[in-house]
Amino acid sequence: MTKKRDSLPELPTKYNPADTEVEVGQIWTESGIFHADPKPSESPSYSIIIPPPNVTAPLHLGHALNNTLQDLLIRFHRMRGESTLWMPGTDHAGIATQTVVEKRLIGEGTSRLEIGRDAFVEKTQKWKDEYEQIIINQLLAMGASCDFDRTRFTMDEMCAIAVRHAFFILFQDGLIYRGKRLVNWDPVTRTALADDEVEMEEVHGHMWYLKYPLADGTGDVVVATTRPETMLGDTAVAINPNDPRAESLVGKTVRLPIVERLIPIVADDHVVIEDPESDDPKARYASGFLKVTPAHDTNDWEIGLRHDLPVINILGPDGTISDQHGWEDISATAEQFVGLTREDARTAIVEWFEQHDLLDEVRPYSHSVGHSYRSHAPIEPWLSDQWYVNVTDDRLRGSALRAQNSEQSPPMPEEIPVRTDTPGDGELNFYPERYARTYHAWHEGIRDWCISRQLWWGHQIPVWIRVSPITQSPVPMDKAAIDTAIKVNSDWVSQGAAHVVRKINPEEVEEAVCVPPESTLQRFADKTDEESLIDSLESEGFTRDPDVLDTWFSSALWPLSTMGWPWPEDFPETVGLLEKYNPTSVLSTAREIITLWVSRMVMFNRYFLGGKLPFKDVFIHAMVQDGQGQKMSKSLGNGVDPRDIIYSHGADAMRFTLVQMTTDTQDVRMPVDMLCPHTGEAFTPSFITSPSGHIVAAPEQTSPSDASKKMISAYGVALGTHFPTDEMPLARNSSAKFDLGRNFANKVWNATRFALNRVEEDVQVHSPIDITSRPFSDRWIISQLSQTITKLEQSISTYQFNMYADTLYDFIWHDVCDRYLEIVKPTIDNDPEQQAVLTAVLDSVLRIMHPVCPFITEALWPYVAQARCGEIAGVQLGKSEILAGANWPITDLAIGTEETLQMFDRATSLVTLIRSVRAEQNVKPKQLITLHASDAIRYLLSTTDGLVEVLAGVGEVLPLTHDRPKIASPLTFEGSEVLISGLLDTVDVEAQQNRLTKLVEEKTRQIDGFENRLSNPGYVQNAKSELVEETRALLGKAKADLAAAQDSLTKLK
RNA sequence: GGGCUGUUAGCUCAGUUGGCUAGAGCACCUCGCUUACACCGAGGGGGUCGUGGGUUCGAGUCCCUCACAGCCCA
Repeated sequence: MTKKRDSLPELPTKYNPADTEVEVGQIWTESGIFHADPKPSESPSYSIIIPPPNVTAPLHLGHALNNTLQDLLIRFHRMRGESTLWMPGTDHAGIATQTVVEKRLIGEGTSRLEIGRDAFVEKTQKWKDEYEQIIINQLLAMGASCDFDRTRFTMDEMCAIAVRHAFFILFQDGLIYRGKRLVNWDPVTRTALADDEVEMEEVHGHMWYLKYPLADGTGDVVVATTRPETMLGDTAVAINPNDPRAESLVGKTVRLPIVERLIPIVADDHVVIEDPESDDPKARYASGFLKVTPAHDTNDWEIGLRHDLPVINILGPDGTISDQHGWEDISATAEQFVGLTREDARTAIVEWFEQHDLLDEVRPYSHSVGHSYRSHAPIEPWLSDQWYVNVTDDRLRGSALRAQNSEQSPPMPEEIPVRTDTPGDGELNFYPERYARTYHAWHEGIRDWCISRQLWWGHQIPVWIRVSPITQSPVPMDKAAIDTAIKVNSDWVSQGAAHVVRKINPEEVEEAVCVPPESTLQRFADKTDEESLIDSLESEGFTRDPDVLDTWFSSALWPLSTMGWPWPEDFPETVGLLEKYNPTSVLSTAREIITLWVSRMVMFNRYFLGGKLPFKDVFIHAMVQDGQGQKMSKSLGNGVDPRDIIYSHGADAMRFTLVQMTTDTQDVRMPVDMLCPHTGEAFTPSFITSPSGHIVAAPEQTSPSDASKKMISAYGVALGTHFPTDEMPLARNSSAKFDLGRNFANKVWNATRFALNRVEEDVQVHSPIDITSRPFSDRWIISQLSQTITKLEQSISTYQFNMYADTLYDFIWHDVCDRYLEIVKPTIDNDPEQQAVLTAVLDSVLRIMHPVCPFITEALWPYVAQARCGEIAGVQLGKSEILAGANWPITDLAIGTEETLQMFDRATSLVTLIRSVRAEQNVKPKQLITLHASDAIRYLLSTTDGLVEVLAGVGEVLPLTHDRPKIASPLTFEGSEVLISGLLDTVDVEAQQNRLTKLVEEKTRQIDGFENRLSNPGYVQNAKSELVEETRALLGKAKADLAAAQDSLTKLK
């Protein structure tokens, strides 16, 4: 068969990623090779669900890292012949997306409230469409081999049905309830937040000491507070029962200033006793008296429950002082504060106390204050009705804890039932292992999960509510305690809904009816359609809860919802996915996600699928920091868009470098450069310190070579103060770190070019080559390949990604290019079998490199496939049109012999010695030299088939005789002298002496070390015998080397 | 406040049951445009492994102290 080499264009001398990436991407898309086939088959399955990125913004380098690792795993397993699914998609990110869209609206001169809910949702939908497309395009540009036909969005129909169904089941099973509690309230976005959406920040504030007069006029008590404005809602003053003053004061009444409310002094253990000497700052700053504001502090809420105190809410949802949300005893004096913001009220109230001589003291005080992770506004504990998932129930929390592999996790809390044979118990593993403890600790302290959000963007809660007088309660509730909820068996239930009644105050009950999705209703015995059910509910006075669900509620269902749960038959393309791909193989994600997402997916997947885990392994990847060691973030503008790196270095270079950086140690610094849009140069930007104390790129930057030309930085854009223009464009980012990957890609490109030039077009070796019959270099490279493949497989199975990259780099650059290609140069032109070996090696190189660098390898694939001219027995390299669908190379283990590899090491160390003498004396590369060596060394030279001669430029090898050549350089190898002649006309004797003297010193030092060790009886007795033997051998070798070097030195004189 | 991680060459990082002379890439120095590659090749210099202690025949590796940096959770 003749080859059609000329049908492919000639390869340029440099690899230019932009020339090939788009085309290669199209080849993959057209091939449909990434589409998962859930049909039952013999091949094992391997699946990953992508952690769905937020649609708020384009992906950054952290996503690029995570997605590269997932793609590496998926491509590797696909090549191994496994049935793979990589499920892509995006997350609606309720509060985050709502925030960015609201910002945009404000910029347009309008607002969410002005345009209304429907128009707002429509606007947000448009935003989502825009960013979803950007994100998918970024994934494509990175080479992610996702099953894009199955791309999901957490709010699309399939996911929405899953959310509705899950909510319904949990509601029905009593795992979702509504309650009036203190929530973390964000007054800026005006919504409740879950505990883990609150970030603690150190705030430098004050401790104010306020005097509260006793009602009987016998004096006053001084309360210490960091939030004086909340005093309007005080309903008690508490003192520790062990405080000596307690006895005389407890039971007395205080007249609350401004409000004139009479409030009791109560005894409570929670109060910290003042102690100016204490190590605890709380005790140092305490006055011994605590103002109790149950409506505005979680600890006070608990104290209020213990002492049955009234709860008086003095704030509105926007965080201003309000008498409209439960504050009824407002006094004339207090009215002046109504309508003030929290901050203004604080100033005004402190002023009032000062004017009335009731401000005892003010001291500076630092403490932690919760802030919204989205708006960054201080969180207000606020009393409101919210929905909760009862995650502390054993069916959820217990199940999440039992999922852990017992070898990784600490002992479970006593109240948790032990692991059983239930599917999923004990099967969850973390990599690196230490994160198993993070996961465990989170579940130990977990509290019920607040899932309602007062937002417009998200899954609206599928519950219809009606408040009725207690006399009309469907079940008698008059004797029940407040907040008691009871399941009701009503008409609604017989139609397929779930119905709960809750006592909300002594006079009223609240009925809640949860309506499942239409597809669930249709499977109910007494079919009703959703629309008529809702119509009849609404005609009976029920209204739908306007709130939406926490985004993480839908994310928690991701492994289920994307695979068609609960009714895959309604979406034919999803039939079989759950059975085949859930549990998925691994979840790759970031540290903070362990609490937000991993835990919840485990709980839900197990609850809804009979204990099955959503994934068996959790891999926690590194965090990418900037050059200053700061986390990359959008607000600092120090995040890098992967498209910038693809532009400057190419997708493969980016991927390779990211993989190479992914070590167990986690955090990686990435010094970021800028690319001047005027000249294309990379430069280090000038930095400033931001108001938050971070070191960031100055908003305005100057071109490095032309001071008249300016540009703006991503930080400038993030600030909102700078906008790109033609004169001052936005500078792209880059980083010299990616040079590593770019150079590597170019190396492979050129190695392939070399081979294509040296392999003849019409050559074909017909029968498989017996590698043992081939010259040493061919045997060696195949041995080395075989060993490399094993190492790569090991690194994948233990998630040691940097080891994969380093192993590849070492093999391809050093073994294939520096050694093998150099060795074969003199022989390959006339040796068809060697041409076949070389092309087989290159073919394998493309295969093992493909999972990390898919573009360049796929681009080179047709060239190498065409150049192949023979098979090697024991090396399986199946034919494939597309590399992405080719098999992972399999080599017969017998091929890689340890002896071959050792012999190679010996030969190349001799090469290095000779080269170093050549370099020392500036011998021209083309000049061949003569080697005078012992029989043993000449034997090594002959059994390695001329390898040393080629690599070291040796023309002739002679035995060592008594007649030393007059002009010769001695070197020491394996305990004997080797002479090199024919270097130059004269030899720099001094240089020789220096080198040998250095060697003598080094060997003497080594010998001292070995002898010390061996003369230590403890070592000889305790160390493993083979280790002691090895040391003796090393000592012997070092002594022989020393003697040889000394001998050479003497003869040189 | 609790937990975790890091501190190894000028820089960015490897070094997985304690054991050969502590490695890589970049940067640096010398030489070389040798028809695959200057995004290259050959050679070279550079580290008392953060501090102080301990365990051990032996510690970059295990234990404790401290310092600094960072992350997660309250």
